[in-house]
Amino acid sequence: MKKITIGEASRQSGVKVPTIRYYESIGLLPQLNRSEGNQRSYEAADLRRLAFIRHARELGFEVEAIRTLLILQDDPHQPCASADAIAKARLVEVEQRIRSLTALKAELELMVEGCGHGRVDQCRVIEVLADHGQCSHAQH
Amino acid sequence: MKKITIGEASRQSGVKVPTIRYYESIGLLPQLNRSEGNQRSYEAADLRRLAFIRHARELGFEVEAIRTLLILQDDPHQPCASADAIAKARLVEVEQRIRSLTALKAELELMVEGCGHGRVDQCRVIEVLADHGQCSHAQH
DNA sequence: TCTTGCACCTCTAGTCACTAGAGGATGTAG
DNA sequence: CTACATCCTCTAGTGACTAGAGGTGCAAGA
Repeated sequence: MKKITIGEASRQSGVKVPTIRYYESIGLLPQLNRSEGNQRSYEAADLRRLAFIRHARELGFEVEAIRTLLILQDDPHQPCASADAIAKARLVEVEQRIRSLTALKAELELMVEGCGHGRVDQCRVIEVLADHGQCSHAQH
Repeated sequence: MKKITIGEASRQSGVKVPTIRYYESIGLLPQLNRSEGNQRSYEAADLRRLAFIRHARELGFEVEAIRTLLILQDDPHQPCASADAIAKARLVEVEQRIRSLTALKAELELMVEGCGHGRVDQCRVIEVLADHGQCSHAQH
């Protein structure tokens, strides 16, 4: 097995070098073998773990959720109800966030359309910000 | 004019007391008159400014953007191109975020549906996380 | 062999927009 | 006058990194 340096691991996983060290420091990655010169040396399993973490972060899972998911992954005989619950909770969050952002989008569009590109005292952007009552969707 | 305390200002604006003090410390709110006992005393104009800030934060504007918007609001004769640009930039951000979250939502739905509620080694949630290649939308 | 220069190491501090808590002063109602 | 809520300042903590200082290791070219 050839030595994979942290730089190479970074390139292969798309996770930045300081971030990899950070993940190790908070215990998402195990303490690794070090080469003679105290440099970290990665193996294929470490790279898979890193890819897992990266993918989960991209999907918006928090580090604590990822920690739980990794424990589950490490023990394939456990029931997967926890993993399912974590994913479902994340789905609910995402749906809520989309609804909220969609309302914001409508608000911002009204603001931008209403701007006559004149002076501040006729600007709907400023005006709407100053008066929440002018919002069509009051859900924010 | 009656004295409005920070607690009253908090109740009327919906901004928490420590957050109001924080806004003052970073210069979004002016240094205020203090009563004899060194307590902050707010006036109607301060409450309007606070409402402006709160609304802008709810719409997701960053503090630095709000700082600019407040400067514009303070000088109504300026052209409003800056305000317009800030709002447009925010709109683009929001649209991008919605697209991204919609892709995530699809991914999470597949994961959750695919979970057979058995053991981890058959769980699609874990499986998909471990292998980005299984994602239908690769845009994350 | 030497040296150049990049990649690696650890550690601390900074980011954003707050939030929590300690420890003490003030104001108000009974 | 005594509770007790509210106010004050200050420091430190949050999450998930990111930036920088100051130093070591290593591989390749002269």
